[in-house]
Amino acid sequence: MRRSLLRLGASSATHVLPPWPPPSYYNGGSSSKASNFQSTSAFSSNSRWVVVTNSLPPPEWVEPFNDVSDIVSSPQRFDPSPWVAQILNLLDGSPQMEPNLDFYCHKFLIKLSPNFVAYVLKSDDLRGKPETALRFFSWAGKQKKYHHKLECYVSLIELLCLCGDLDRIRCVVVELKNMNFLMNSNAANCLIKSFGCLGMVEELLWVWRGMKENGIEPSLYTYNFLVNGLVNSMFIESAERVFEVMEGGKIVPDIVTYNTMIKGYCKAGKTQKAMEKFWDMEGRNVEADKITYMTLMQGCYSEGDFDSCLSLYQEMREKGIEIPSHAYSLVINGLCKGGKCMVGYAVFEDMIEKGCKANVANYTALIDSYAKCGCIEEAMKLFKRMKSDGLEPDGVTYGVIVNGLCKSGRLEKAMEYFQFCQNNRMADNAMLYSSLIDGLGKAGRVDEAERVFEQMIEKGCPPDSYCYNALIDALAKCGKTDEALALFKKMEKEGCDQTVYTYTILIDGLFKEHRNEEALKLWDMMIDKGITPTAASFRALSVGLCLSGKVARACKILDDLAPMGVIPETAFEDMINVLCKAGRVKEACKLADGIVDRGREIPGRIRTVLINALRKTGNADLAMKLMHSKIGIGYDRWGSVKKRVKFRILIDI
DNA sequence: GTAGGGTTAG
Repeated sequence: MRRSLLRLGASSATHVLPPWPPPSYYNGGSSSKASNFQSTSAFSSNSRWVVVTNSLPPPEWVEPFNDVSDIVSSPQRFDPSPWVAQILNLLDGSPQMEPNLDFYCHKFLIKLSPNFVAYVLKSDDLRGKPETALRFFSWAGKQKKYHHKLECYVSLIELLCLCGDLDRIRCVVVELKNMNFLMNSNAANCLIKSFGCLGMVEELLWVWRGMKENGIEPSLYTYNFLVNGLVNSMFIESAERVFEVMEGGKIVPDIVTYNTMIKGYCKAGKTQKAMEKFWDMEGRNVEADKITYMTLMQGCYSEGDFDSCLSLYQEMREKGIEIPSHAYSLVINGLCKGGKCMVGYAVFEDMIEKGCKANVANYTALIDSYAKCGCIEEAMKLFKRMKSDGLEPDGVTYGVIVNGLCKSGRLEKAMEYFQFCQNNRMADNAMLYSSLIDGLGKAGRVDEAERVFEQMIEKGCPPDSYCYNALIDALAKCGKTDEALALFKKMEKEGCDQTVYTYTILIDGLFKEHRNEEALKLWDMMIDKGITPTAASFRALSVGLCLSGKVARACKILDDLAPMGVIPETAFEDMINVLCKAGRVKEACKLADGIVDRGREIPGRIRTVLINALRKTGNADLAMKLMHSKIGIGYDRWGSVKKRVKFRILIDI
């Protein structure tokens, strides 16, 4: 039909148009509708009626239709879309043709009616053409003896909804509100669906009120559309309330309502609530389906809760619910990210066994995980298998391979793959370069790392903070601190963000060269820039300070961090550790006493560190005393608090 | 006629 329409539209001039108006129209449409196909053909050829469709028009064609519904429901199932399309082509191509539309309507024997207008607005030809639709709508509205009905607006809004055209919909809604139509259930459902899709809550509630005022009972679909609409616009609590109303009413929530609500909780990051809703289902005799599980798994996955993801998957298996390939991917990725590559691989094999084909992302995730677990051989085997499986590794796969090889010290192999990427004009990105720079730097091949850095600039790939950090680290670790600082300055000049890692590397490097004041200056600069320190960055600072005998200063800086909401959990532990390692047991003990004085407990492992350090430095008595002492709160065997013992070490030294 | 599928890298 589409083909014939194009021919009609494109070459109508070369065809002979029917006499206008057609003879039957002259008869006021009163001639018999029973005209059979033969007679139509005869009539057509006699009157030079050339029809350019592949399917011949039905006998009804020669009759003036009263309405589009006549055509659609005709026994021949006559499809008027070519004619509709031609009208729209005209509108689309030349706005000045508007006045002729009336003529075309007559030509196609279609009477302009609200049903017809609604029909046209629903046609595929208007998909993605809001302008044309609106022009048609407003043209129709201006015609004599024609008035839009509610359904016309509904269709227009549905269409604009598909285009995501919020502003235009709002304009249409303003007009619609002024029309004061009587709401009906079908229109209300459609409107709630449309407004819900776009999260237009105000309009949604306007329809809902309209329904109430007109005594229209919401159906299950209405409720579900409403809940979906509220959820899509993140009105989770409102959705919750509708859900509660349903639970207490005649129309109880079904699987779709539950799934929608679960989706809402997941979207809002309330995974726990989503799980509760899921558990509720059982008691309400609503069976969870694959959508329920998928929604929950997706939610858990994006929260980083891979364990729940896995147990949901296992539950699906136990229940015999069909497992979509995306579910396998989530589970495999989750396991890979959690460092459980073996289990991930088992699921992967399971997936293949169940008939789901593995994809590039599945393989890549597994390769990465194996490489990160130190099983580079296994990773390379998977890489080989992937290729023999007919899958073409992508930029990410090569990124993972190059990084894995670098981290395992197989730099020559990594460079081979890097070269392969370059030759094949793929994945020439900062990620590949940073892996390589880091690998070379860690292997002490700093000159080469620098060359790679230069090379990327020459190739027009600007280094990002990862590349800078990798090279700065390489330089700082081999004592080229000034070069590292020069790069740090260059970073700022080039507009590349200096991160907490950049500062950590440099602070560490400066302390190692006993350039304490410079290191402290960098720390302050970092804080001033609003960069949140990490545990690692504080460790670099505190270790440097402790080893230069400034334990109190480190403690002071730590205290200053607390109001900023930064509390490095292992700060004291790290400091005591480093002091003990350096044989400065007295300072370590003093720090421990200070911690106890603040009313905090010393963890068992730190006590062990202290005990060993005391023994090593010839303070066996003190070590014994510390071993037998109780620090923190003691409990008796009935569980009640027995005593609180504070043991201060230095008093006895 | 309603509900799920931004999956992989430094």
